[in-house]
Amino acid sequence: MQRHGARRIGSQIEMGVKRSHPFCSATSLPWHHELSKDHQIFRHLLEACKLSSDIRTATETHTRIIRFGYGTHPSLVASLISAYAHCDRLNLAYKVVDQVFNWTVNLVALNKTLHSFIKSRDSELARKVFDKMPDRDVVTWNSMIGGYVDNGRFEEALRLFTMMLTSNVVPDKFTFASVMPGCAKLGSLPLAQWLHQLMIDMRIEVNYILVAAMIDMYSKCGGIEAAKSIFERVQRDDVSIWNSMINGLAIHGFALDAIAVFSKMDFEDITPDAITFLGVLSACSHSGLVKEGRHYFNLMKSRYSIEPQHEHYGSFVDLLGRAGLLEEAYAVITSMPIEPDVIVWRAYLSACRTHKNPKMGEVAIAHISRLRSGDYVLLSNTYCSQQQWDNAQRVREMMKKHGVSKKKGISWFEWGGRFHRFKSGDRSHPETEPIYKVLGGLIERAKAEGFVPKRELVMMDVSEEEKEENLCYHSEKLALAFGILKTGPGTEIRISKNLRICDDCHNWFSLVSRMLNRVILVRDRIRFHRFEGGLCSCGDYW
DNA sequence: ATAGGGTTAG
Repeated sequence: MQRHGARRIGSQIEMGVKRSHPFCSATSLPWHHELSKDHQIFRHLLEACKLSSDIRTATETHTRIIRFGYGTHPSLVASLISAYAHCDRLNLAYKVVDQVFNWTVNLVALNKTLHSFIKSRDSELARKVFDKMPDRDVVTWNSMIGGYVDNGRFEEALRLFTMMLTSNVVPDKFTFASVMPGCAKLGSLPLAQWLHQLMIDMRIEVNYILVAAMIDMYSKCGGIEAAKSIFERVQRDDVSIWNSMINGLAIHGFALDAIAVFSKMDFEDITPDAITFLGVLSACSHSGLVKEGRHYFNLMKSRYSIEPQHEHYGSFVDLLGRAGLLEEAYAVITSMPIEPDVIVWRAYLSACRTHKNPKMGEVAIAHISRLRSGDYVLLSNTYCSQQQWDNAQRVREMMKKHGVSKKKGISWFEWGGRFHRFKSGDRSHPETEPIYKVLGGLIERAKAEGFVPKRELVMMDVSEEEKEENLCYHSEKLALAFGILKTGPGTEIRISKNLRICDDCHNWFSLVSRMLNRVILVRDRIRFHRFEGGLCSCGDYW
């Protein structure tokens, strides 16, 4: 079988060299020896192909390697795969794997190979390589888990992590540094606590990377108290630890605390960096602290000599725009020393939507070259906010013409160790009947309390979660109903959503928190909302 | 050979 595979690859690249079967002689060579000095040239050649994405030279080199009988040398195989993967020829890379895996004994080379597949962002193929590996050490597991996290496959990463725990390989600090960001993305507090406890039980030596990751994880999982207490207890000798804390406070809407932490850096002799300021600016932005935001934006350059990057300008424009200072925001954009990019224009576009200015929204749109679904949605919503239905219709047609579809809104609630996901108007959950019954009851009660759905949003055909059923069955409402169904009175309900919570749902959640006298914590795409007694921690400013 | 914090909009 392997011979057949070898011939297939060979025939693509041999270019007339057909004297002997390349792999026959290859297998008998002693691969535990280092590559001879003469043959090191192949490695350098492949390295060059990789850097210049030169697939032609790569295949030619491959041919030569086979001809010289080095077709299965672990170090060359790793280089070949890495070069192919880099040239976006994963199929060729995988063929090499298929042919030589059983001969290759050098685990370091195998791990390098796996890494090539992971870096090429095809986690399915990487997993196939992982499964094929005759031997796996801690690096193997760590790479694969990290690969899943990098590719947004967080649950898969956690699943692999639990598999690792039952294997004969013991997790190390690298494992946790990979798995914690995955947990942060999922937003599961129970998982975060479990990982934390595991690290203690396994006596993982914590360094600043792990501390920063842990503070970040707790913050993003809604455990801001735990994040704060860790921050208080540890040695805070690296800026990333401070960044995690500042950003954590920012996403929970504790802008003043974030600023307080920032001020404390001075006393502990930690110099803020570009990321610190992103955290501080976003804290100000989401709490409407315009004056403070301006101050810190200027401070980064004047005192710390940090030149603001696109992200900083984006955040600053967001801060001004959110507060309704559209003209000042525009002036900032036009006087930027660097070319404004889509980040900045999208922030501005969003402000135009918030403050119902379709005219300037069009200006922003004109500066965004490759429009994404969200851009159309924003523009259309801006028109709708001014009752310009014709224009909104035009945008809708543009979307259709360009084959752009809206990004699906998904909300989830963790229950029984599983993530129960809901789409808008979803009826696929096994407990759909009781969920809709709970939701229906709540809607009735809300109506009785005088709750009026936002007409503006109902009218919008391009609303992000538009459905025949209208906004009553938005994903976050379904997730909430499920949470109410599953938990006892008085307990806090935590919900996550991949988009921003919609205006109508935000009002409705406030009301429900008062009606049921329960705390509801919603993590949307960029921040937390804590509803209690009819009020939200964001102060309806988001 | 594997690791952290930020990254517009909806």
